[in-house]
This record gives sequence, C-alpha cells and structure tokens, in this order.
Amino acid sequence: MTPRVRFAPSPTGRLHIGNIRTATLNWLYARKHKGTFLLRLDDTDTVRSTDEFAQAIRDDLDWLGLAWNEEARQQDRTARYEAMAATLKAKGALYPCFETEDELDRRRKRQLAMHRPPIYDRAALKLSKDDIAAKLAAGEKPHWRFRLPNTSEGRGLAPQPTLVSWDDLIRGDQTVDLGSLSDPVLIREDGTFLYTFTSVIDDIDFGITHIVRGEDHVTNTGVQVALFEAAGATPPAFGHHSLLVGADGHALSKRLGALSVQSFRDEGLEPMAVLCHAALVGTSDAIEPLTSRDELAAKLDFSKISTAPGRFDVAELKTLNGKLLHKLGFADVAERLRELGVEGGEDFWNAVRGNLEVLSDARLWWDVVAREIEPVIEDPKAASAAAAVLPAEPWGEDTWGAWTAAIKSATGAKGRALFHPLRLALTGRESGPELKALLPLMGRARVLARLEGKRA
RNA sequence: GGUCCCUUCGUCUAUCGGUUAGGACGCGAGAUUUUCAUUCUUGAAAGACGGGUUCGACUCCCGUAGGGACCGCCA
Repeated sequence: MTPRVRFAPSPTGRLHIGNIRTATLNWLYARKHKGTFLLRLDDTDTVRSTDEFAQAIRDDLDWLGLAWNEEARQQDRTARYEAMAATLKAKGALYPCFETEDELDRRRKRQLAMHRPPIYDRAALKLSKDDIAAKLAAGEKPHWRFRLPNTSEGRGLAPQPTLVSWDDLIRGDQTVDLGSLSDPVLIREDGTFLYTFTSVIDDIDFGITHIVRGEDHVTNTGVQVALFEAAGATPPAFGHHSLLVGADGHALSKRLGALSVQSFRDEGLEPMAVLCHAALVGTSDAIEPLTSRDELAAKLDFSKISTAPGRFDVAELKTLNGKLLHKLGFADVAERLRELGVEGGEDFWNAVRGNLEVLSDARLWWDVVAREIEPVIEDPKAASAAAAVLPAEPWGEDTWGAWTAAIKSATGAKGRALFHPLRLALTGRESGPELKALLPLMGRARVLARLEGKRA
C-alpha cells in the first residue's frame, strides 16, 4: 500500500519553523515511499482564515520545494460534513447541547477553582426529548457534542477509564484516557463544523494512511480514533513528533513570526538548508547540509525523532546554510548569482564560496573583484612599495606568489605583516577567500588604484 | 487541579543491565592558507537530584526539581 499523507495547515497565518517541520516530515515520508502528499487547507475557522494566508502557504511550500500532489479546502466540503453529521446524529453519537459559551467558560473556571478537572458534565444528555423540543421551539440553537464511548455518565458513579491506544510511528505505544476528557463539540451553534470532526472525515474520504503531526495533537488523536470508529472507518497510523522550543529552552510560540518561512527567505537562506534543519533537528542524526531532497528522504526514519522537545536555534540554521553553500557547485547557483548581479563564473564561485553564509554574500565578493570597493591603506609607503613591484599582466595563479615574494625582498615584510595590509588594501576586509585566487580576477589597474587608496 | 511526554558533554543526541559512555555543532590546538576566512586533523567536555531493585544501573521502579504538551463553540 502506497502511503497517502497530508499537511493540513489552517490559513490563519504564515508558515513557520514548527509548521515546516511537520510539512517536511510528511513530504519526505511520501517521497521516500513513493506515496502521495496532500495539501489540505483547514479553514473551518472562517473568522481567522483568509485567502491571502492560503496563497502565502502555497508560496512558502513552493519556495521550499515541497510540491503537493493534491489540494483540498475544507470550506468546499460542507455538504459532505453535513451528511456525516446527520448519520452520526441518527446513531446518537452526536447530541445537542444548549449551554452558552459564557456559561461553559464560567463552569470551567469554577471547576478549576475547585481543583477539579474542567470537564463537561454531560448535563445535556439528561435533557428529555420534550426538553429539547421546547428549547428548539423557543429559538435556542444547539451545538453538538460527540459522545465519547463507554465513559461513565456521572450519577455519582466514579468515572471509568476508557483507554484508547495506538502504536505511534514516533512515540511507540500511546494511550489516551477518554474518561478524563470532555465530549468534544463538533458542530457550532451556527451549524459550522470544528476541526476535530472535519479532519477525521477528510482523512477518511481522502484515504489518508499516515497522520504525522505535532505532539500537541496526541489527546486529539485519542478522540479522533474514537470518531473514526464511530464513523465506521479504520483509523490510519499516527505519528506525533515533539514540538520545538527556542534556543533558551522555552516555548517557541511567542516568536513564531520571526521564525517564518518569509523571514528565512528575506534573510537569503537556502530552501534546502531550511529543509535539512527542519528534518534533522530533534533527531539522533547530525544536522548536516544535504544537497538533494532524495538524500534527505533516504535519511528519514521516524524512530530517530526524539520524544523530547527539539531545540531550534536560528544561528544553527545560518551555520548550516553556510556549510551547504560551501558544498554547492557553480552550476547549482549560476542562475541565482546572475539574479544577484554577480557575473562571475566558475573560478569566481570556487574562490569565494567558502566565505559565504548566505548566497547574497557573493555580491560583496563580486564587488571586490569586479566592481568598486573602498580600500583600507594602513601604511601608504608600504602600499606604494608593493605597487612598484606589481607584476605585469597577464596574471594567473602564480601571480600572487611572485608578487608577494617581490614585496618581501623589497621591504623585508613577512607573515601577517606582509599579508594583512595587502588584504585590507585589495578587499577592504579583514578576512576572505585566498588572495591567490582573487587577485587574477581583479586585474592590474584596479589593484594599482586600490593600493593608492582610491575607491576602485 | 487532572492527564501525558521529557531530562546524558555548552547544544542536539547514541547507548536500550556489564562500554575507555559514541557522534554532530560549538569551543581549544595543530596542519593547509608564507595573513585571515574556508578545508583537514586533533583535544577538552556529560548521565538533574534523592531513594530503591540488582552481583552490577545512564539504562528498570518510586519520589523531588526543571522543561514541554493537552484539558476551547481554535487548529
């Protein structure tokens, strides 16, 4: 059976590192097993969902190179949800409730204050048919809860545990006690559906075989397994990866905006670096730069994902980005270099790639070899002495050695005292690629001008 | 208040009752670069705390502390 997996973001915001990790894991799984990757936009929250966010999510996935085979929007599927709801109501799996949100909220707070679990007491289950008819006649609108199976129903009885178990792809044996949970609301007072419900119906209809999502869903999974069964379907396999925490070890949720795909794009990071980091962070594998998605997919192994929270550090991502760039060949970047206004060829790329953190840094070095920079002259006399022995063109890879040997015999300077001033004069920078490789790309006129302290 | 998960070098982690506790990032050193960066080699560096179980515990159990998740008419 080829797997069918899905990534189901709600279009209420941009994709961020936490989302991307889920998306990447799912995509890689489909890729590795030649399965299908479905993008499902969970937009049942019509107040917060927007088309703009939906499009931004598509753009972000495109940028990451996570192509999807099929796409669905929950807003398009209400007819199907209504049909399933009718079936479940007929079975008695869904029951109407008339408490207001305020009332439920107050009740929860009271329970918490009394140090009791904030669980719905199933009061609506005690409503008689006449009670319900009267309320409906009075214009009251019900919301509908899913009656979790086999739990005790109050009446002074001690709650009985109702255990739902599954063999989690990532966490191993998992058990959720439905007896400690409220019957979830599946249909709002206004007749619209909630995620817990729509997600299960979609997963059934789209034939999803593996649900890989964050640890924040483990309790949901307990409920949803019961829902799958109530709907007469066999639950798929589940895998719950740990969530990410920040470099300080605390929850990421407050600063997700700064960790959005958009911000990674803005900073000039490589999609492949983001993918590698997203797939490898929080696993027992080393976080290393891989240049192909297939290589990454081959490494994917859910059992290697830690159940402890993963630590995400942007600095680490940037380091990874640099290491990835250092591995890339000219052909991999040629087009994007041109877009950056860098016209250098393979010689140029090979000379500078070891000094890049982001690709746009190449522009700096292109300015150094082919455009204008401000030289830094520490000692004008030494600079003119160097200029005096600058070899005639044509220049090649031996030019640097010949020139510096000539300067050394003329001035007696050696080591750092010889090279550091030359680097500053020729590049305006403290560090950079080997000058041996840079020099021939600069050309004699430019070098001479810079040695005179002129912008060139 | 309840339920669940987690805790090994600075960081991410391997180990699944007997190991010189391994790797990666970062850091230090050396080599290359007659400079720096890159690259390569190499070094230092760890089992939260307290109790058990056991011939023997990082590994199993209990407790404490710390971290994470959930307990929504959000997803």
